[in-house]
Amino acid sequence: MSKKEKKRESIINISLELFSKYGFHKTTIPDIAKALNMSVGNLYNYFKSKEILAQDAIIYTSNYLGSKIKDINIQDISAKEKIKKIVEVYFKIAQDKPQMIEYFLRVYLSNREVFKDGCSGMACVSGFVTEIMIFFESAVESGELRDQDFFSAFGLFMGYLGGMVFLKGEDILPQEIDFYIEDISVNIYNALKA
Amino acid sequence: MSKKEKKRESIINISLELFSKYGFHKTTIPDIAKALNMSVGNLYNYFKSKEILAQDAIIYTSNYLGSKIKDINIQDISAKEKIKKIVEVYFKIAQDKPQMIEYFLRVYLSNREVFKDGCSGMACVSGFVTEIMIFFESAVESGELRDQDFFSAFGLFMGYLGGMVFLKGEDILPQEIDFYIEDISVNIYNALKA
Amino acid sequence: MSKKEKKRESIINISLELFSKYGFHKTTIPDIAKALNMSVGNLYNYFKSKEILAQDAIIYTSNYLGSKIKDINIQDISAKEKIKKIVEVYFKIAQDKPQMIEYFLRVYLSNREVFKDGCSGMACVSGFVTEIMIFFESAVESGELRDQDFFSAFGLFMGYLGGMVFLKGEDILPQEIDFYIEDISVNIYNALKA
Amino acid sequence: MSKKEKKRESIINISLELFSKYGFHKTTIPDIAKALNMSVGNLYNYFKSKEILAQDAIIYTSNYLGSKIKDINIQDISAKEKIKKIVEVYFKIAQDKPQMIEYFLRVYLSNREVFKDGCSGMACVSGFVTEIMIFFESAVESGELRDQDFFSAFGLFMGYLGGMVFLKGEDILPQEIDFYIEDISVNIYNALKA
DNA sequence: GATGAATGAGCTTTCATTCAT
DNA sequence: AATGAATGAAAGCTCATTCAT
Repeated sequence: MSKKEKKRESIINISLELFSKYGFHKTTIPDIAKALNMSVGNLYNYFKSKEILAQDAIIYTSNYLGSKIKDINIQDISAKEKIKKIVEVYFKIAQDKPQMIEYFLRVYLSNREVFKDGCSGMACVSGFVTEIMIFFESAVESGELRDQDFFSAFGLFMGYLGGMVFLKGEDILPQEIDFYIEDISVNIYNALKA
Repeated sequence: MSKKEKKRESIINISLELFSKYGFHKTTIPDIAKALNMSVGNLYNYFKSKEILAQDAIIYTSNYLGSKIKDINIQDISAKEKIKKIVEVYFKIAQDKPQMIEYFLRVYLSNREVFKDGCSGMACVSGFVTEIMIFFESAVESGELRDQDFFSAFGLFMGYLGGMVFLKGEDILPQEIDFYIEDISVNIYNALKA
Repeated sequence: MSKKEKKRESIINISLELFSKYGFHKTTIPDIAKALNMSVGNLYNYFKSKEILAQDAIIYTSNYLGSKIKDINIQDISAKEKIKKIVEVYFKIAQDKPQMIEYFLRVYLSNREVFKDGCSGMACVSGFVTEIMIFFESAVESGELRDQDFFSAFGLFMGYLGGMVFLKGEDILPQEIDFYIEDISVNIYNALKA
Repeated sequence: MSKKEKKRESIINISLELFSKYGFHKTTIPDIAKALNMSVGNLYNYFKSKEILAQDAIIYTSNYLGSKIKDINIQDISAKEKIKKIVEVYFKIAQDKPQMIEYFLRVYLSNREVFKDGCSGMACVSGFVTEIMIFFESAVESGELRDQDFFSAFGLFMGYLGGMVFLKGEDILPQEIDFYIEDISVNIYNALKA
């Protein structure tokens, strides 16, 4: 990775943090620059607008999440086990790199106007969605999961996990998030099983 | 309802529309005033800040949704039927008054800083959450649903439905939302049943 | 004239001064606001962009110049006399309200990008050009001036007068500008006479 | 011409194009560098500031125009013929190298602040003005043109030609510019003849 | 209650210029 | 000679809120 690419990535990482913490509109370019000990002007040498930066950040995030799901997809285990592993990895990321999940939920999903131009449809999140699709379709094929519309399953999976992280973020959950892994995995499996 | 209360409500309704469509930060007070054929100065006679307006709007929305769930809760039907009715009513509101669901998902859930002061915890959404809790606990008591942590169930319910409306809003769903009612109701019931 | 219209006009007048003195790009909105003892934000209540302000300013100028030429056009005097009066009035304005002529020459004529959108062709200067056209065509009709393409005559008239004011502005002219009125009037008349 | 001088000239030529097309302030140093496939840093090895570049460009342009007028001045033909040839050569340059005339009219004449320091008076355009002066004074001496203040004649000549090119640039002229050569030459001669 | 002109801090973005390599 | 990342001041513009009328 070139020096310039490294710097781009460090900008994205800080941006994920600040955007997810304070929101897209409340995070200013000077905020980001300052967090990087970098001048505002120079930041624009790497991303030509705040929107482009936000879009590149969601692509980066989506690819990261996708790669983690892929690691599970390629394992030779049952769908039930995969579901549990996906829940685990999702919550692990939510704990270790909360900015990624939060960015997904609070910035990407909620600021349509920011992502409309460069990210219409699922253009910027295909890295992630594709892996979920692969998981689901192969589990249907193997007969472990019921054959239903993909989006019925996707909405369940992602809405559920996202919802839990939201509740956690709001400090509403009485327990640590890991506490719910078993319940959630079972619920999802029961909902989708053949 | 007094004339003043009526005007307050009409302001909230327009605000729900504009906030949900353009986002909290992209919607300006002059925008709202213009949509109401009203001066900005006068608007401040009804709500003393933009944040207060947003907070009152979520309370209004939560109460509305809660009252609809209550209508179902008081019926003498099985938990399975209630689940289906809740899904139906949620999607019906998403179609008839999309600003309400969208406001919930895209404004309330994603702009923590706006709601932090007046709506911490679930202070502004208790009208809705309480009814879901009543539904769940009575169904557990009657033995129809498995006894598990409420939030495991709540996250499933609300994350799932919200997720589907998100996907619809992004124009990603290949079918009308009603198409998914059956699948979703079954999935939720399977996930939660005893 | 309403209070708001009066303020609009005062903004235009100051803008003519500053734009003509320092150029469009070197004059900032804060400069204009400060010169008017007015806040930047409020200035935008009157003109919604710097470009719109510049465009309104050229329309205002063009109409003013046009009205002065019209006063001459309606007089019952020879074309030769009208030419002299036009030269006189042009130079008088150049002395009394130099910002107008300078704005025309240094801002309007030289910043195509600024006027492209709202002032294409002669949309914003028709007030002035029309009166010159009326002068020329009626003088041709009466047989005093040679019948030739209007723009050959217009270019002579306006290029010449503009050129002289330029030279004056550059402090190149060894004499006061009034000194040249006679020579110039004669030259124009000789150039155009039948 | 050394390699360095050649590069200097190529920078000037591109700058004439960009400055005349987009204006001095809207043309950036990176724009110029990119058009030359050259780094900004290196460009500063040739011209130590944007203003110096603009000033050198007007000197270059003025000398070029002057040399063309000189070619006419040294011919043994009447003043009337010289006038026509000057008009022709001016319009020919306006067609073949429009950036030069446009630079003169739209950049040099209209951005006083840029040229104030290095080009006061006619310091940077003497190459051109001197040749016009030589033309005029020798034609007066030979009795062909009326003896009048030089600037009365210069303003006519240059204002007129500049005005026509302006009109052409604005797409206002209904005819090709060559169409006007005859009319204009006659008008100028009539205006100035003894 | 109703109006909308006024404020001014703060936003995103640009760009001439420098300098380590 | 040549590169281009880095700087930082300053630009145009926005908008929640106030207040005289």
